[in-house]
Amino acid sequence: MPELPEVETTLRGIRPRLEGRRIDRLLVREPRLRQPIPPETAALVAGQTVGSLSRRSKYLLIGLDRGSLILHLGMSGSLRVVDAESPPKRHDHVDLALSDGHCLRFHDPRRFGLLLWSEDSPELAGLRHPLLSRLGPEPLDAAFDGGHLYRLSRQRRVAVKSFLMDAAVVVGIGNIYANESLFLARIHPARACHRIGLDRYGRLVEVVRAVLQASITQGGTTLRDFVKDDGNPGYFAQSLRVYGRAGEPCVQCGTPLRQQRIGQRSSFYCPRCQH
DNA sequence: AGCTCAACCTGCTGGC
DNA sequence: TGCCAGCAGGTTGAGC
Repeated sequence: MPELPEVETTLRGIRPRLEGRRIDRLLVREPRLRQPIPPETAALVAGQTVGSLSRRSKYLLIGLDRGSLILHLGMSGSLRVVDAESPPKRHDHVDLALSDGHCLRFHDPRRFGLLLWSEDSPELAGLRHPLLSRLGPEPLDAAFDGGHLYRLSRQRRVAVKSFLMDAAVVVGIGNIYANESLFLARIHPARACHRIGLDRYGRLVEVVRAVLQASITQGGTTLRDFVKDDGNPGYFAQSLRVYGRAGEPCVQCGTPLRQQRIGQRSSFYCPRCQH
C-alpha cells in the first residue's frame, strides 16, 4: 500500500488526532516486525506527550518529550485512529493509546513495518539515525534536481529505474511511480543511468514531482477518511498509465505495453515511446 | 564502490 | 472446490 503519497496522506490524516495528546500507553501485541520492537519501548514512551509529526522519506517521525518514535509502514502497513476500546483485528500489531480515549492502531499483515524509539528529536534523528542518515534528498525539495541525478549517475551503470529507486539517490520513489515517471519522461526503464544527459534528467525530475504531487492530491481523495476505513486501492489503478498494464495499448501510441524485470522489480513500459 | 540477490512475511490470484 | 506456484506498493545486508 504505502508509497510516498500514501505515507504523506497518512501523516496529514493522523497529525491533528495526535499532536498535543499524551500517550497513556503503548500496547504491543506483536513485536516481530522487520526489526523487532524492543521490549523496553512501551515503558519509555508511556506518559510522554506528542509534540510534532513529520516525515522523512517513507518514515513517519513522532516527536515526543524526550525523543522520537520512528515508524515505517513497510509493504502492507497502515495506520488508523480508532476508539481505544474497539476490538483489534488480525494483524493489528500495535496500539498507541492516547489520553483522549482514542488510539493510533498499526496494522501490518506482512510485518515489513518498523517501530523504533530514538532519544533524538525528530530533526536530530533525521540526521543521525542509521536508518535515516544516509538518505538522499526528498523528491519535492529543491535539492532534488537534474544536476543531482546527472552527477550521481556518472560513475554508475545500473538501469535508470533502479537508480531512481535507490534511496541514497532520492527517497520516496517506489515501484509504481518509478514506472509512471519514466513513461512520462519517455525514458526506457532499462537504460543505463550514465547514458542519460543533464537535460533529460531535468525533465525526469519535473515529471517525478508532478506525478507525486498529483497522487498526493489523489491519495488524499482516496484515503481522506482512512480514520474510518482503509481507503480504496482500486481507485489509484485508474490513473496509472503503465503500471500493471502489460499487453494493454499505450495511451500515447497504442503499442502494447511490455513488462520486464529490472532489479528484481516488475517494470512496465512502452517499447515505442520510451528509449 | 557498485551491483545482485536473498531475506523478512502474509494474502491474493490464476492455472490446473 | 482445492491445491500450488507466483506475485505484491519496501528495505537491509551479505557476498561478489
